[in-house]
Amino acid sequence: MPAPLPPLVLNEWFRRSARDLPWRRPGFGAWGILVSEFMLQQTPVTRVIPRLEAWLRTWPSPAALAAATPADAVREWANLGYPRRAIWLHRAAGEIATRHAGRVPDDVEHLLALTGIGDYTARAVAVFAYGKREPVVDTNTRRVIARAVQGRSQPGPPSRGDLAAMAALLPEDDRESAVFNAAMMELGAVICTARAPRCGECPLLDACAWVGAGRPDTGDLRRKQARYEGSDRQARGAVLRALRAAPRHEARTEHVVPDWPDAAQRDRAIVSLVDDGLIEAFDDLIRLPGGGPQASSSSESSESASRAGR
DNA sequence: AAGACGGGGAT
DNA sequence: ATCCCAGTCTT
Repeated sequence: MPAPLPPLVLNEWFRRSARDLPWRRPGFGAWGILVSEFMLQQTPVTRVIPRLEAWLRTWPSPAALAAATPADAVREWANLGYPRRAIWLHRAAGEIATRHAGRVPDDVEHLLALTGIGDYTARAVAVFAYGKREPVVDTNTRRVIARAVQGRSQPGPPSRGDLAAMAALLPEDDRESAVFNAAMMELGAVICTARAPRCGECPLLDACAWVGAGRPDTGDLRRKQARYEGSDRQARGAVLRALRAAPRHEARTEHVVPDWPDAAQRDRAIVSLVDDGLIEAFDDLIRLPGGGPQASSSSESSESASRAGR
């Protein structure tokens, strides 16, 4: 029976040793934080920082991004991965401009209603940009709770219960609860890491249920990621990479990644990219969306038929 | 509840 | 070769 988790000990550690990250600078702003959270969805911090700073120089406000074309957004997204996020962020900027007068909303409900924003990002913005008292749960938080509280070596698959588990740990004070959210993520990122946790440097060592139990291997219930090599995802990535590099960001369909080993797979990738709004196609030409004259002819195939709020 | 969806760095 | 990364959306 371990001691209960001491949030203020963790907060003290965070205030002493947190990394200096751009979105933690005072006055970074809700828009900068929102953009950073989009980019940080499944992309490591070190890869995000340079792209974030370039993005915010180009589009310092939601209205600025909303006025750009989707092609501009996809191009600036560069190689961050999951490029649908660039389209979603562009859409969210338009929604903020029209529905919220250009101000990033400060409550979870309105944030959740924006395209591309889920449980994590909505609460991260509410907490880190506006100081709300809400549980923020990401992969780091889930791992720290699994170990320090539940005594497991790895977290189970994500579930709604994660939110309640984090809510139960939050300090009452708004300010401390916001710091605690950031501190749990920081601890998971730099000390309580997935592969080789540095328990010797952990401020929660004395309270950790997993350490108290002798660091047992409790198994890994998470689902395994599909193979990337040879996948449709790789084909999509190759097509998009080629278009980002092409003159006027367009190309003849049969000349895009001409050496791709599976032509049918490449064509499938093109169809799905059109469906996602990441490219547009007419005749035998494909290009980044909204990047030139006479936009769209067959772009809206099966999308928008099923997209509703939760 | 399970799959799709990038791409690069670490082990 | 596999794992991991401040997730979200669709079925």
